Amino acid sequence: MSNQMSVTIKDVSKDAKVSIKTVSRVINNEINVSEDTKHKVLQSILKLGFKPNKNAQSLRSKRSYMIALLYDNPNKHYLADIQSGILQVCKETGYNLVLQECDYQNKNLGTEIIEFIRDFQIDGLIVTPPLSDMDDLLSRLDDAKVHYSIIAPSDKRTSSSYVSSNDYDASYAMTNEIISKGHANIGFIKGHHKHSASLLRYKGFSDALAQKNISINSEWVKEGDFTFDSGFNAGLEILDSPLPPSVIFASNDYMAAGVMKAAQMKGIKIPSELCIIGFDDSPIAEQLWPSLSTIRQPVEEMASHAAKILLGTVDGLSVKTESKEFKSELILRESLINLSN
Amino acid sequence: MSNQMSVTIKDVSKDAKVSIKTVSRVINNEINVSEDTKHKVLQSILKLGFKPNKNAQSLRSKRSYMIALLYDNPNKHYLADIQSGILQVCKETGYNLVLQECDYQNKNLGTEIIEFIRDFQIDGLIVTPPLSDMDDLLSRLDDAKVHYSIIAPSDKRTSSSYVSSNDYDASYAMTNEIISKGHANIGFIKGHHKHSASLLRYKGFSDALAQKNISINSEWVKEGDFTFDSGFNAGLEILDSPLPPSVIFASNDYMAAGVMKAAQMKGIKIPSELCIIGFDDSPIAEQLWPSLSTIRQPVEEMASHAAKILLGTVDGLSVKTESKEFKSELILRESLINLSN
DNA sequence: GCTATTGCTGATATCGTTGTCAAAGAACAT
DNA sequence: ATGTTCTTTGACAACGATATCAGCAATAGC
Repeated sequence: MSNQMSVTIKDVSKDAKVSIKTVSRVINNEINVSEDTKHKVLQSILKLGFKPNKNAQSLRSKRSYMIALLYDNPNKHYLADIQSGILQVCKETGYNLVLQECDYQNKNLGTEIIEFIRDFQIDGLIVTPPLSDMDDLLSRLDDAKVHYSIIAPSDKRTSSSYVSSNDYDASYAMTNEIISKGHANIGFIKGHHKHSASLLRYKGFSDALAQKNISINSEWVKEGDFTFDSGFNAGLEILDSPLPPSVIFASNDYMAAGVMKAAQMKGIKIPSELCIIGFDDSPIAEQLWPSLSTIRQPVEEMASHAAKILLGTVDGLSVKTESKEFKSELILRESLINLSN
Repeated sequence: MSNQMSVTIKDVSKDAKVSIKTVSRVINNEINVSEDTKHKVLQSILKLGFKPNKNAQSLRSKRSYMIALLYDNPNKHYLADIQSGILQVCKETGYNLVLQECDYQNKNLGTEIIEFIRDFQIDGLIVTPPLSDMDDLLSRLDDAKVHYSIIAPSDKRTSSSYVSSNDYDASYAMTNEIISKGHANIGFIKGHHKHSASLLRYKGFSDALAQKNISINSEWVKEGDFTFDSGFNAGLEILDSPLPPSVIFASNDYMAAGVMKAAQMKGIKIPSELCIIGFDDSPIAEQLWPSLSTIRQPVEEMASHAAKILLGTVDGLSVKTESKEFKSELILRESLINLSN
């Protein structure tokens, strides 16, 4: 049982009648310790309730047992899911997560992050969109030999590990679903062009239309920035066009919610007069009425996986986890129905 | 300009031709350093780009320059606001924030948290609801002499510092606002009984009614747990009662959103047939149609303040920040109108 | 004038680990 | 028997900061 004063490796070594170095060996699972002494030491550790002092370990070994999450994303649910995915892995492995909010427009970002890492000896980074698309930042990190893993990068670079989702395929599939319900007049709200996902989602949409020889009306295509307000404004514009579409497909659920509000304010009935599609399956998708058809990505799992990749490379020992693409799932709810007329 | 290898206090002492202790004195702003040497040392620090190694500092001084956020709250927006409020202060003061997700039902919580603090030498905690209402946990922390500051505690304990909001007053004021619009049949959805805010919000409501001699119909009062679903279910039940109220006041916006969906599914028109009131001014309040009347709390500021309080007690030197109650603000939007009939 | 106090400074121990290196003994090859 | 290698172990330095304590001037007090 642990006492008030903390137990050190020295106490353990005394108790087990071995040198402190041997205790250290046992703690770090080094080879070349006989089963016998290992057992003795483990007994003493248990008996005394010894826990290695992280700061001393960090100081000597230049490792902090902390990883940082880099983000600059207005979508708080997304961020929360990312966080809890990472935290699960952290809990298992004894690492800790430090938050680092960034401004992707900050010209000094690379320098600041590298300084932050050096300052706190952060062992690795998890980089989320849109930072994951900033190639200059990533190459700065490479130069500084910083370990990191990327969530949803633009190009699936082989240099570093990443997790990604099949945005293109999902968007393509959803568009086909819309077409199969008889719709041909389809609007689209793109996301912020700084996010690589924006392009992929739009490309999936436009390719699906092209493949069915349905032309795109450019009046029905707007660019938002993934916020509710941008969706609302884009929705108003599209719905003000002389011949509005029967479906609007937004690149995320918040923008879709904005479209829904815009339509409702104009007295347009959903889904009979206008169908709305979102992306991400945020909680709001189910909370709206009518509920949003959307695309679910396993964000939390992706984040867990990213953390596993990172810790795999940081902890030289443990099993290396590979980069992986996660599959999305179409969620069909009330906001999409067959074309009525 | 800093080099590849990191600069230590030793390098500075050599460059400034003083002892390492003197450099340490300058870094820590200790008294009894002559202006002259102080200047010399600061010059060298600047010239060499010296930054103290946090781990070495932590090891020696038993401080980690990290604080942790304790939470167990399903409301991700709330959490995100709390986080960014704290992070602002952290950024200014050079501290870092570590996340610690808790399970308030975990019987071992106190022990685990104290171990975590000892392990990482965490300098202090910020405790959020509903953990801030667990007196046994807080007294465990007191016993272990852990620094912490509390957000929205149940009773305004004098023992430790806290920030709070005037939930009672806000709820009272909103109820009066409702009454002034001619309503007398008012339903209420309470929050989770583990949160002290739940009681305060309900009490503000019931006191306001009592003061105007309006009786409460117990069929119109339900308990939720601050989630959308619980609000949805409570809404269905209340609206199923033989004579439903003309207003439903929910203890947060998510439950209010649940009520709204329940009403819309039943074909009840909002606000003409049913007014809905929320609490918190979450983003969803404005995103719904009609938009929710609600109560805004300065959550981010409260969190900043809590961080300042904490760091004030941790850093013995800096100015002590006092406990404070923050004022809420009524936000009147489309979902509340004068009683029509 | 002589001691007491105060202000400033530095040598060295220290925090609790891991890293280096050498030594002792066992195992193996010649 | 002897040399070579491998396994296991420990003494001690090192990481980069802060803490202790002592020393030396300079000033104050009598």
